[in-house]
Amino acid sequence: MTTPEPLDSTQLGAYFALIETSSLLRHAVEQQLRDAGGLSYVQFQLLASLDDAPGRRARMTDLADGIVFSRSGLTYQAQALEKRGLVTRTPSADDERSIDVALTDEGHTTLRAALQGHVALVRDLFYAPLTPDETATLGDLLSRVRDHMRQAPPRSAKPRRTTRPSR
Amino acid sequence: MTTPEPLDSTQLGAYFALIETSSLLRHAVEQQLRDAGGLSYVQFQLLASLDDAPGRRARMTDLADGIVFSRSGLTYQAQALEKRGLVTRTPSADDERSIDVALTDEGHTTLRAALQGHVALVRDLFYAPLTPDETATLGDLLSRVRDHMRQAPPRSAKPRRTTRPSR
DNA sequence: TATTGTTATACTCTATAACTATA
DNA sequence: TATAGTTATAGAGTATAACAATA
Repeated sequence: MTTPEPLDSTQLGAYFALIETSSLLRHAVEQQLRDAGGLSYVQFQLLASLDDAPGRRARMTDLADGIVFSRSGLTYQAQALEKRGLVTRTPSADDERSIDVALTDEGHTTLRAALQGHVALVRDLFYAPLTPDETATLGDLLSRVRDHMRQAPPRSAKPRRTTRPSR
Repeated sequence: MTTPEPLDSTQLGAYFALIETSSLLRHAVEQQLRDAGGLSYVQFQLLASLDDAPGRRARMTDLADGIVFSRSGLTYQAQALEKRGLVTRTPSADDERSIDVALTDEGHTTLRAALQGHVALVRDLFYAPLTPDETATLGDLLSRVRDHMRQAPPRSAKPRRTTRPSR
């Protein structure tokens, strides 16, 4: 086993900047969400996904996609949201194995309230130091990396798909 | 309380791309580190910081900076690393309140081994879809955001500094 | 008094594997 | 047989507050 070709400093810089930027942002945002509506970031993402979905409802599996990495993790969060009345869960009409998750009015209200401070914070922390052009460039580059990772085959090729299929 | 000025779609796109990119990358990297050396990402970062530090040692507080958000969290991780013999902790000579954390040879070896697959993975997932120029641009933009966030005053101005001071 | 670090404690979240039920 | 989801369980990590010791 030989020494790996080292990354050059430009590459390393970009990697570390990504890690620290997202870590700082995530931490700040989680705190805000917790203070505002008692939501974890994952819960916030789930509510936001539902809000975007047609009819403000989605199957558990479709909801999981892109947010959570295990089935049981989704069940855990969905139950928590249901307990708080932010979401309802009903067996799906067409496929009786499935569960439809739907945003309640209270869920919608809670989301809107959380979004208030959320948007303000993201604006202050993330967009403030960038020009509109730069924001667009950054978004474009990150989107390409994201798309590449979405389709990247896990190196230690896991045979079966779990919660996180094609998309 | 009025509706916040909504973010436009370019801004939203950049934000979501950042969140999902970092989430996917982080998840993949954590799995690799776990498989390779039984390290969590935080532990990996701590070892890497020590490896960079002069004399491969640092005070607890300085080590925490940029990696961990609470004092007790650092103690927890440092103890875990010490238990595995990857790190030693000795009272500091000059300031007897401080603890010097030093990388052991085994810690260094473990880090190198983990770095092997780590670099390969980051290259495959993160750099592969970008040209060198684009990588540089991305790193530059993210660095600016990071620097801005480092000095950003918490909106709900916390009076006291905790683990995470100026830098 | 302020700072460094630890401890106790409680909590949140995640993942794995075994399981049920439907397709 | 494969898929959708749940449950039990166990483990890792985090944060807060109270604490001891040094500056």
